[in-house]
Amino acid sequence: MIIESLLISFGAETRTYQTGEMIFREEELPSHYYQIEKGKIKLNNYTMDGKEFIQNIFSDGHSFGESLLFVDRPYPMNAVAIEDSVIYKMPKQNFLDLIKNNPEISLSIYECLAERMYYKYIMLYNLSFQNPVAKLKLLMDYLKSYHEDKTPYSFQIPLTRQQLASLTGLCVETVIRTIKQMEKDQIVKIEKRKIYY
DNA sequence: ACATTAATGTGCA
DNA sequence: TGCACATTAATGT
Repeated sequence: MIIESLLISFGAETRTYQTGEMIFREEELPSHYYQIEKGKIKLNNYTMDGKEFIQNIFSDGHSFGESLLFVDRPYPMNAVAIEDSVIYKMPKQNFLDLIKNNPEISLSIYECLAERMYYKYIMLYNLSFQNPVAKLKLLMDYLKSYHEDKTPYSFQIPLTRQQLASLTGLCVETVIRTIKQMEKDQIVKIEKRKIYY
């Protein structure tokens, strides 16, 4: 979200992470601003019985965990690379200086945070009440909202069924069965195991 | 090409 | 649902 040259002039450095590598973990104190140059990361938690819950998944150009830089609290989740990724890392203080001196950047951070909250509101409501079809549909609607082409089946869901399950709190089998049902109902199309919506 | 692992599918309690 | 197990795709050697 912040342009590269600005990041660098404010002391950001790039670092590569391999698939599966942790960028930060629960309980740690936030010390940096992170922005993805290339790759994909997820924010997750594990329930006491070991089940994963994915808060969100981010890819190229997105920042993550920046809201925690404004509060003096430890991270409530882990950040894990799910692809080999290159990530800009800028010390917290530099980040704060940067937004203090740049109203433009500051505004874009607000927008970004607002966007995240929007997603959270939708998902929270969604997760607590809806049936599996509604949950998956809402999640896919959200994902597709970033896709220019709005025609049916034009958007390939960039997530595995496993990940869909972890994002919605459903179990994999349910996701698999539900997606199949949705295909019958013409809501999605499946080709070579890929989901088109 | 073959072995291994992750992801997907299916049947059944 | 959740578990066990079959099938298929992806990845490593």
